[in-house]
Amino acid sequence: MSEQKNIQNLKSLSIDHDSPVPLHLQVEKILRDMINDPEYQNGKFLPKEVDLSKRLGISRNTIRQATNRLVQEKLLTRKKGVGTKVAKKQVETKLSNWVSFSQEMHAQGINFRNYEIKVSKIKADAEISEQLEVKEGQELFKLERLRGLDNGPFVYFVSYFHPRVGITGNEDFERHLYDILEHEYHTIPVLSREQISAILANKFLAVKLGVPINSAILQRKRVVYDPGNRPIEYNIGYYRADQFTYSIDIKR
Amino acid sequence: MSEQKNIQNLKSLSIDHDSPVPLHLQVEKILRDMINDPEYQNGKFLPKEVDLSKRLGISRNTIRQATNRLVQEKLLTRKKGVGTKVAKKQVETKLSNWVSFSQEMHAQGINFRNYEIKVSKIKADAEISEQLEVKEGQELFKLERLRGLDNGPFVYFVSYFHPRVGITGNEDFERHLYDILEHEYHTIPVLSREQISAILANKFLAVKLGVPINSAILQRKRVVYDPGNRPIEYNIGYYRADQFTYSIDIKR
DNA sequence: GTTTGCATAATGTCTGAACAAAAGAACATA
DNA sequence: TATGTTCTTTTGTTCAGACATTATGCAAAC
Repeated sequence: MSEQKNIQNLKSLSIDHDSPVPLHLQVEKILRDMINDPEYQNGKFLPKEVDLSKRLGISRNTIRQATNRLVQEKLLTRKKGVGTKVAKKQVETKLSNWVSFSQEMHAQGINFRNYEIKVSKIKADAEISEQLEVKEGQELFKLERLRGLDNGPFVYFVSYFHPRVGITGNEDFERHLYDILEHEYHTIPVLSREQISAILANKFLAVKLGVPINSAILQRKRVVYDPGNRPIEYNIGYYRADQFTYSIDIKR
Repeated sequence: MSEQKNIQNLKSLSIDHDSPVPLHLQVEKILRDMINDPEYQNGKFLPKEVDLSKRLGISRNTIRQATNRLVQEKLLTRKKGVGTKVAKKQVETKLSNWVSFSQEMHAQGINFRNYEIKVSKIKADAEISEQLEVKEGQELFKLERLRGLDNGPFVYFVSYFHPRVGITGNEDFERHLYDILEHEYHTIPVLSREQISAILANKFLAVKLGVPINSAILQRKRVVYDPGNRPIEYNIGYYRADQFTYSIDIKR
């Protein structure tokens, strides 16, 4: 009925039937944008499936393929016979345990700084491909950050983002990373699968972190997943072991 | 081909087209049973979709509706052009539900050995006193264990026990430590507060672990608490970083 | 006024079919 | 030996349509 206007706004243009990107993923992207739109955040119903289908020129089945996932991520709620709308925001995480580095620091009232920030586009090698579950050679964004306190950097971070997330490279990476993901991209990390090991500083790390070669470095690799168990980010952190200890409480 | 036998075993009977339970849910149930079947846990491929479809008398789409979810739960893995099989249980060193070292190893079917076991009585120094919340100079038991696989030790453990526990020094430390605590001393560990860092091997560790001096060592200090938040054990583990990675899943 | 029942609107389930894309095997070529 | 080339197998994607199920509003019946 009154949805017409918005449906027009749906950049149907952005659906590219010739793109190698499957339609259901393109639809998912569009839906995520809609979820972002304040218009739909006030409990207003999304266009109904049949309309979406017609307007985008995509079968209803394919539309549902996309919405199914978003429903699973609890971004959308559907009710039979009624409609689909954006889910009420979950009670903003009182994430006791894991938060991003800057949030950790922030919470402790510690002044952290970014010494270097670099964004680049790279092709996935074997390791990245395995961790992010993408094909080898897949293009994706790499984010490098050298961070620390006023007295100097103490961690060097390298992040790789799954293309699905839609990082453009123009984000303001001074902000909390997971803030960006959550609010700009509606990608909510709920699981972090971490592997921690010890290595010796090679020349590169030694220079970056300002330590002698062969110093002890705490290496933390982690893959961060969304509620649908899909990988979002593969992150490797190299910490000066003399200035950083990884702490965690494990309950059973 | 050779799947025929199993497909017969698929109680196709259990599909009830008149049931109010949607077919895709019934299929999911059947698949979950298959996943539990040891037959399929050894990397054997599940019947292909088209066969399942035929045998169960259900369209391939509906089959996929069910498998999609199981793939999402990472119970199944599919590969285009190849097939679908039960996902490898990824129990590397998952401390998600944390257990003791030997239990971890045991669960993975790995043969671990004790290379050295030594019990002694010592007086608490400043560090131990702080961690175990006892007075400095307090007498308590120290347990040292050098452990590893058949190819040699890869971790050196030092444990200090709070006197409250009542360790006598005559326990059989070949048993699972937390078994002893739980069954002999009715002391149940429920919280582990861990600090992980990287250090370089000193001469002592180098000899014990059979690595060169200044190799990378992963150091894990942890205090284990009982349900009343009272410290039970202070444990320091020195791991050969080339043979051990600390893995953990953090959910929020 | 309250209930009952019916029409309507929306999502849920299911089908059969077609073609695309990836992996692997078999084979051929340089 | 190494490298393409082609074929087969199996999952991945997409479609169009049918019918089921649930919620809601409205109208008729009590």
